[in-house]
Amino acid sequence: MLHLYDTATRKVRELALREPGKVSIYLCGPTVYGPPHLGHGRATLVYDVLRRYLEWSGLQVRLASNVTDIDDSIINRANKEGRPWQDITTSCESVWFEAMAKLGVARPTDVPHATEYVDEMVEMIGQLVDIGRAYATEDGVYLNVSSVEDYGLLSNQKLSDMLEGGGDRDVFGAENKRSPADFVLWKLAKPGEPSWPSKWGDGRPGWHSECVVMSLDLLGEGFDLHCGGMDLKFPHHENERAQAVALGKRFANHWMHNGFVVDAEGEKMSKSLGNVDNLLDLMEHYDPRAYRMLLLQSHYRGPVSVGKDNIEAAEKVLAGFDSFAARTAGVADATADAEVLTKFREHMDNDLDTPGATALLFDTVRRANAALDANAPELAGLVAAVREMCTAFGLVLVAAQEVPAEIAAKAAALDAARAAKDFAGADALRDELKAAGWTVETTKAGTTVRR
RNA sequence: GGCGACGUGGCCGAGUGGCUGAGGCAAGGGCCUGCAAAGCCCUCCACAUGGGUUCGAUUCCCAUCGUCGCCUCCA
Repeated sequence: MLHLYDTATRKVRELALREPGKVSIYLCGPTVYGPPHLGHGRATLVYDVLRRYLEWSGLQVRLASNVTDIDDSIINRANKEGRPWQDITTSCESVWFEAMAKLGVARPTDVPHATEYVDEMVEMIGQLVDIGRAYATEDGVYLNVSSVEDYGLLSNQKLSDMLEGGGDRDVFGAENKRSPADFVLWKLAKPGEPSWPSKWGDGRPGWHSECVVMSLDLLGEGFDLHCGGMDLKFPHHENERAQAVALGKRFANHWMHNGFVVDAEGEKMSKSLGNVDNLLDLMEHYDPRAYRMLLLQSHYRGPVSVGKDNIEAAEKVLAGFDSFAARTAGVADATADAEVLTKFREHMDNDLDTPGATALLFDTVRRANAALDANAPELAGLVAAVREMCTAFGLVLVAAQEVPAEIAAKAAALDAARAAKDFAGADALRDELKAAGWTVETTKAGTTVRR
């Protein structure tokens, strides 16, 4: 069974399932106010691989991932551009899911929106106020953090230490809160801002409430796994958890966080810094699968730098894999080599050791290629194992594309020239095909072209 | 100030108290090929620095240097 590092206990431990055969996962999704950046891409890819691996393992995965469609960033952009905030959220959301589809990230089983859960949030905040864990001020409702027993568990910080910290960002409601650590649950609307009714006044929910309400609603108490980027650990996840704890609810059983994407200088890629290399650009310039490949070769918890060299190397890997897929396209499905799959599971179950699993994939591809060359009996089992691993990774290999008739004709002409020992003619045809962007592979069986 | 991550060969990137040490990309050599491509085989071989523990450390401990993250609305 899968063992994963758990942020709350700071240990790698078995992912215990509340219900045998079923996994419930909550993944913090995007705030839809701009194009997805590389960090979003990493997070979704990491959890897509997790999901596919679990499904491949025969588990039924329920993956709920929210869309935050009400937030200050959205309002700010709407004001700046003078258009309705819903314009921003709907267009950004479709851009998001188009990008995810292009990346090969499967759509979550549930995609709740914050705006669909405002009533439930108001209800929950009301309960927190009623039990004295939250309080209203002139500008909103805040959670009394000091009332939460083990606040700081996820971030591994003591409340007192955090209070001494010197964060230099603006803190909403700083002047009204009882304690600087308290965070806002409900923000009263200023004139012209989108708002929903509540007994404290019209307003909108604070960021951390939606995930509590939605995860508990869709997945129920004590769901299996809560995921997100490392930067969400604090404050977001800490504050989600604080609300659940304050309510006396069992929240996530296991917490998983993926590492940052860093730039060439090793600094975090951050949308708040504005140095976004966005995901759309990346996918426009490179094979979208290359990002997945690159991430598979690194461990999800470590930082990863995404750069030209990296991505191009990943593309070359894919070229080799595609070539493999093409030359083994005719190999019929068979029972996968059991030894390979056992090793594969060992790697993956060990805190999602995709680098090790990837090394195994390379090794298996190499062995299968050798088996193909040697016409050896183990071929089918190895090819099947490669196909299985790719499925578990969500990696789609491209065996062959549509080849236009004129290109196919040239390939045939090339073979004819070779057969006639007209090598100059054959070379000329090959150069033409290559110039047109095709990879030309000539084997005993004839010439094939791929893009 | 508090908490944390990291420093591995040309590049990327795993991992481990010792049989010598993934993998990928790049490079070089070979097989195959009319020549290529693809594939296969081989080569190149590292653990920031200084101490310490140890029979033995890249791996454990300490220190130093360097890089980075978080400390209340960033995946």
